[in-house]
Amino acid sequence: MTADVRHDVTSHGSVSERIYLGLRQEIMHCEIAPGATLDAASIARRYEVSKTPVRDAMQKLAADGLVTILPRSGYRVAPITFQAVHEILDLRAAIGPHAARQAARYATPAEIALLRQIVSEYAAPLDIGAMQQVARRFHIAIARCSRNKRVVALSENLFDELERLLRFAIDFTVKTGEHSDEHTALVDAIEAGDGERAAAIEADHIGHSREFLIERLMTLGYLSQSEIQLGNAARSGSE
Amino acid sequence: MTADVRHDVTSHGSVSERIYLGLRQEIMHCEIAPGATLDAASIARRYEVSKTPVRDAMQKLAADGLVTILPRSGYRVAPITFQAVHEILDLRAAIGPHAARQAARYATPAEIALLRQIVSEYAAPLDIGAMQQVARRFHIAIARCSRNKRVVALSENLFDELERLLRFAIDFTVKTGEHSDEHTALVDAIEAGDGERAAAIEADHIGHSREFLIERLMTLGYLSQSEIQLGNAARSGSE
DNA sequence: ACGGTACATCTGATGTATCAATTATGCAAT
DNA sequence: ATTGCATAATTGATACATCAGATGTACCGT
Repeated sequence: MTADVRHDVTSHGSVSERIYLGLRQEIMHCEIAPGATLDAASIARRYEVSKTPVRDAMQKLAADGLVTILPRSGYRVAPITFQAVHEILDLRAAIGPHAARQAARYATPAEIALLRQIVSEYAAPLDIGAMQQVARRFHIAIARCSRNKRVVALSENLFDELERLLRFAIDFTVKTGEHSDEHTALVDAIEAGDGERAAAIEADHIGHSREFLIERLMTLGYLSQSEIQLGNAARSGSE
Repeated sequence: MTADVRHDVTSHGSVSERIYLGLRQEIMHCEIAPGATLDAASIARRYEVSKTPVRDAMQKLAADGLVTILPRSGYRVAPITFQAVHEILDLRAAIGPHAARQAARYATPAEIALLRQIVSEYAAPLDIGAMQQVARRFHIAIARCSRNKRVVALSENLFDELERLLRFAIDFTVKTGEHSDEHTALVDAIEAGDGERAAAIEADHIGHSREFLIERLMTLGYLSQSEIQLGNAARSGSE
């Protein structure tokens, strides 16, 4: 799910929290169109609250990179661009291997057992959404092994954003199973304490999925060269 | 300086912006003690504004990782812990080499000229603070060459945070000059388009400064094992 | 008559003042 | 000394006011 508790600090039952999670959900599921421009008043009406918690929520969403704040003008949900997909995949390519390397240093037997348990879930037949969730949990679990909370938070953020960005691109995209081997090899390397091998496997893995996704986006016509905006619908958040 | 325009969106002359920059400055310079707990009302009085823009500023500071929000209780400026230093250096170790690698792919002659120009500034005699600023500009310039805005923003953030965290640890710490060679070699590798060499040099470089800083922190007694809090003074932000 | 500029209007973000809800604190009683 | 309650202090939310920016209109120049 989108909102598995999220952030450390942000989980008290306040109004602004509710707005934040609600908007986040809508934006992530593209129920609010990418590139759409929002206004605080209509959202406040829609959620039956005042504008302040909406502003709070917008600040948090802006921190997550899901909306940009146009000063004195309005809020705009982040459009879907090839550039954004590229940047996120690029960052994952930087962080993933590093996390794997560190995981090889720090992972405890219990954590490795958890990793194996997650990998085993690939055995079951999965639809594309469920598989993404498993992959997400797997990589986040590795990030956790790196003993670096910032890496964990950053990874979660990247996964979330990527999920939204690819919402239009991944409809079927089955390609199950074959990851399972890579993942098993990765856990093996981590368990063996071989950081370089772990990093290499993860780098390969990310490289593969990067190529796959970009090719997929191209065949779907979402990008001929680069810098193509996907969503521009102007549904201003009324109902 | 701390506030070289900063962020993209955040540079209109609003009140909340003023508060944000002001508090940011104070926190970065440790004029507000790490670990101190703030209250919105006194800050609002101090800046002669109402509480709402203060809240806004706090949200942004929280997004920057400089303060944590204790729900219904208050705001706390991030304490200085060895863990934080470790995590930031670790993240830099992941991102720096990657940025260097990508810079080798994308850097234009103009950008390379800029890099050389920055390196040349090391020739002049510098105090420790000025040298840090030069180093910062150098690494940010490389990040820019990676064509990844997120990498740039993240790098800026890490440098800012690290600067604050090390404020107590770096008083004299001259060690000028010798970096210059490493940096020249790095630019050479980038210009030659040799991404792997560039990444390796940057990795080494970060590794060195990491060892240096950690050793320094230990000799200064700031960490015997780990998880040592530096600042705990309870100066609640009165005037 | 058409295009452009200046002005007025209008929308919506930003800021202030007040209120409510919640948490922290201190005192007392066991 | 510890637990419980009552009080005080502070965040979080609401309603209202203000101000800046965008849009539309009218007027002027060509």
